[in-house]
Amino acid sequence: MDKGIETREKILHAAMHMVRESGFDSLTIGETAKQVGMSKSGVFAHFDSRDELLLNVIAFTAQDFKVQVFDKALQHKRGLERINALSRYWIRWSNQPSGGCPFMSGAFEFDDRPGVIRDALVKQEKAVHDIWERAAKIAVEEKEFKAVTDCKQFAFEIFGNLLSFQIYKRLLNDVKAGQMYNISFQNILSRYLK
Amino acid sequence: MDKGIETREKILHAAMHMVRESGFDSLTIGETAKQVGMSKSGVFAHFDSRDELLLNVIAFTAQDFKVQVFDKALQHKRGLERINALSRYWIRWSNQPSGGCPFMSGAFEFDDRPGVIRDALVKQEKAVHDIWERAAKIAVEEKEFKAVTDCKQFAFEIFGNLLSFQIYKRLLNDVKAGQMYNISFQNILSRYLK
DNA sequence: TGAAAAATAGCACGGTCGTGCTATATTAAA
DNA sequence: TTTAATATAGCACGACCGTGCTATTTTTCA
Repeated sequence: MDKGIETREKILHAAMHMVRESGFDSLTIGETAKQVGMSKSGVFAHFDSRDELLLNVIAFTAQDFKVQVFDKALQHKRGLERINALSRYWIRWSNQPSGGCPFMSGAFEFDDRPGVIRDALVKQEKAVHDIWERAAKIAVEEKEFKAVTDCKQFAFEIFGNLLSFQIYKRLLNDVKAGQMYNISFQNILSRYLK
Repeated sequence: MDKGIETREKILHAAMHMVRESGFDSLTIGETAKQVGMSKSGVFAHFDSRDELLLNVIAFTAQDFKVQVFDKALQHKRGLERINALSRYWIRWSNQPSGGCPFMSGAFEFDDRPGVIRDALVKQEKAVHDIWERAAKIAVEEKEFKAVTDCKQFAFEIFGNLLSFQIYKRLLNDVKAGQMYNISFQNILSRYLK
């Protein structure tokens, strides 16, 4: 009883890459099946509905994010060093050749469309926000950030910077995108550093 | 020969509102027809393809943005005052009850999908960037911004701030979204003000 | 008012969608 | 190796998609 979860993994892996290219909305059972060389009903049998497939893809992608960004950053020293690591890994993850960050496009696609998909995206987005807020809190504890730091505000600003980077880099193909991101990142940091 | 452009306007108006709710991707000729009480082929006759409809909706929405944001801001005094006005009108336009800013969701939906739609979105996004860059340049001329101001960098940061606001307000329903936007806006400004 | 032109509706086509149902092939357990 | 469980394929259905074609209604203009 091993084959099942193995192909299931294969399906989710392929779906994740498709979602990175075209967003959650345009993920299709048929196209997913084609990508993994299966029949439509073969794929369908693993997830009892399209929503269920989408939810699993979201969870699968969130797990990938956790491994590639959060867990890696945890290996760095608490405080500023970890914040810098988070930024680097986050940029790398959001900007792979295979496609951008599906959670960003998803956030805008589903912000006005209630349902289980939106709920799952909200949960993930909040989790990412919390990562940054806690990282700032640790930097305060380590006395690298000012004691009066509004950690939520910090996360808000960091978030906007990456969003802007995505637009300038992926949509506008602006060669200065990375440079502008770094400058803005340092500007934000400088307001909170002691 | 007046009726034609009149209903055409009516169609575009309805389509714009639909696009604000669900994004460009999910705009459908059939659903648009239903909204304006016409037959599918009646709507189709006005635009010879779905892409053509989408392009017209983009142009129509861009014009609405120009009137509601850009033209209104132009009535304010050059420099910092106009920049503040731009921010207010932009926030208002991006956050109407009828739906958010379709260009933001569109930017993420189409950043990996080449074609005429993406091209049109790039053009609009660049236009908005230029508005901010020029506004900064004027503030420099008026000697309100520092002479060394990197106006492009300024636009990049302003952009990110609004993107973050959209996420926190529309997706996360964070009551502090507006407040965080304002703080961040002032923080950005303070770096460029003389 | 009548004729020409334009706007709109009706209908059909092939395609894809999600989703059930049934049969076959593959795997796991005895 | 036989049997039971599981995984996968095949097929059909209704719904909606974009898009052509043809009729009909509505508007415009001489």
